[in-house]
Amino acid sequence: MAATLKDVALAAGVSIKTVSNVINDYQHIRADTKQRVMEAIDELGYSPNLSARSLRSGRTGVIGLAVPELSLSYFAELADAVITAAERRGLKVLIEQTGGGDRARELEILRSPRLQMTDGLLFSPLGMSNEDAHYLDVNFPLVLLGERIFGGPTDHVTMSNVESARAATAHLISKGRRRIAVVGGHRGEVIGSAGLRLRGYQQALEEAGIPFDPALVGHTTFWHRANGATSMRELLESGVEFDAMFGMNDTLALGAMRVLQEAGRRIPDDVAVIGFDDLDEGRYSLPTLSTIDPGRVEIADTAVRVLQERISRRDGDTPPREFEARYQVIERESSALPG
Amino acid sequence: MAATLKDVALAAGVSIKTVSNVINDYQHIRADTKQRVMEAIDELGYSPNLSARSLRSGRTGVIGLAVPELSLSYFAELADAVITAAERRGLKVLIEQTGGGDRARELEILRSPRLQMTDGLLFSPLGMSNEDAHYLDVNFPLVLLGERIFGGPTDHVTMSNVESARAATAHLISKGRRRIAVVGGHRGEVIGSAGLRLRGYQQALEEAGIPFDPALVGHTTFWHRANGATSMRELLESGVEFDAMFGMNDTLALGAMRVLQEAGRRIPDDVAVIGFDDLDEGRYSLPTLSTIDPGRVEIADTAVRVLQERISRRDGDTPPREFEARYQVIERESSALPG
DNA sequence: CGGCAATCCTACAACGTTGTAGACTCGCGG
DNA sequence: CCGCGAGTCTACAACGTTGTAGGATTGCCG
Repeated sequence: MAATLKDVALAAGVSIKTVSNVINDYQHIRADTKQRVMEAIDELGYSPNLSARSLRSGRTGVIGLAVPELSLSYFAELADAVITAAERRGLKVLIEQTGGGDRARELEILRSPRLQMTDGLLFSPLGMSNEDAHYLDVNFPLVLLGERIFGGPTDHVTMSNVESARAATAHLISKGRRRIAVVGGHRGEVIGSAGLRLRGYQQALEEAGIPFDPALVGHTTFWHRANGATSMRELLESGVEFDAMFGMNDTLALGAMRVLQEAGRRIPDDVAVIGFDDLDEGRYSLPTLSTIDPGRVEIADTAVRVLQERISRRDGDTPPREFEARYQVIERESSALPG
Repeated sequence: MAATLKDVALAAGVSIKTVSNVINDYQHIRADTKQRVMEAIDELGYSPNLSARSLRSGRTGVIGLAVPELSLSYFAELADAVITAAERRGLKVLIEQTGGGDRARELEILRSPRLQMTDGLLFSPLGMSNEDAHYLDVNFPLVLLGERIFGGPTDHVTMSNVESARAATAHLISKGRRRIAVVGGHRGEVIGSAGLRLRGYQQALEEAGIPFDPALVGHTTFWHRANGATSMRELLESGVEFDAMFGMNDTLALGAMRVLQEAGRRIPDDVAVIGFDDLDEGRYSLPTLSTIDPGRVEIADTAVRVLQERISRRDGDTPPREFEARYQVIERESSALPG
């Protein structure tokens, strides 16, 4: 079986505590004993039992990341960034999938005892709404991601949804467009990605003195490619005129672009398009997709940092903080027109 | 902080072992004591400390999954399937990223302190090659995924690379195509996804009596969208003629399609295209992408099942087994021609 | 009614680690 | 020469759980 401190201690002729001290870089150890211990460790191929260590210390060195589905590119890229950020800080990441917006499963995650293998949780809900905020008041370190809940009882790392959506819309306006369709609206939503981004869209219109036309907003339940396609088909059938489109995320935009092209609309000539998320995919679509980089890497870094602070300080009393990542408009072919 | 067995035992007026027995569904417990214990558990909000449990039992209930990067859609979808399969079996998944084909990092994962808190590892290398097979001979349960190493010392779950690539090529041939370009070749590779799929391609040509023309094979180091684009650009510049293209994966195929369209080639009319992987993305590209479904879900299910068997049986002696998932040709618009 | 098995429960000892308290050496100043 | 602090090491007791062995209590059979 695997060697333990005891075995190493025996081999090196010291107490187990001394071995433990060597491993934990305790200051006052004679150079020669230290070396003897190191040799014994190498020889036996010892490595510490992390279950025992975390039983003793109360820490596992693992954080949980709960996202809807890794098949959704945005969450896959987020998970990538989180794992990378965590690794830099010596943490491992255990990933849970809550399903695409399944509120019940999301609540279950918050209750589940299984999370005990982790020191804290990065939680990105999709089905919960602001009324569920009190469920976030749990007794373990929790950092909230995403735009479903604001003003909750925990730290929160989010995008600048309103501002960046306004910038995206303003970008289309700066290209001379005035009839800007939207794909991905959620009826009646005020916060949540859809609500916030629609607000940004409206703000940009207002600033440009363009009246808001509800007929230009396509609604979808989910934000998959298929929904973007369907929504665009509906817009086209409705006969409403438009010379630009803002996709609430890249996946929607790509699905919608596909339908536009089938319908014979040229992009960007007939319809200028911008998405949201800066997925790798948009870099190689035809045409390449203009988009908003929502600062995914910054979000992941901040979230992991803040969670780690909460874990190590154990300060349940510091009031919850809110962080907004910096965004960036990325112009590609789908909106490249003489400004 | 959190309640322990001791607290519950005190509250219920029984010994801690009895509480433990209730939790573990031990047979011989009087109904009324059981109920008293349950009530105490509910009241105190007790949930078992998993570190202690796994120190005692030697199991953590967590498996590791090491993949190159989650940003690569294939691995994101694989991770999704693995997490889903693991959950069905009561296991959690800790994900480790090795970087896109970084052999040194892959080897390090195998050496790393028992991969921290996991009972076993699903390992999908990209940089290691068959000569590294002996590194897989580790003292923890390990199941190998992917096509980099065959005949190694561990269980191995893989795609039917040769057969399915042959089927993909045969599909193009059945559409009347005879000059079939390939994107994604690795020079000199015999096994590995590129080597195997190229072999399948050649077999299909041979069966159809079409001579193999090396000029039709585009080489790339990586399999990202950009590589597909670059490779296709090179093929076009080389002036070689072709009426079909087999992308060694969907990402390559999509990148290459993009370049073909820019160059004015119609798909599928001028060039019929098929990819490999059945990524969600290909369902919404323009045109939609024909592809091979390599049986990703089956691979994940099998891998998790086999790993769990190795973990629970602890039978280091059963000889390593090899599993091949069933594939399927999926015809979409990019190769839809009168057969 | 004695005895024996089945049932129900408990005390104790691990699992491998680290914090605490303290023992034993030095070297040095008083 | 003693005392003292710094340096080096050790013994012991936890962390929360479960396996083992065995002590009570019951039911049932002869």
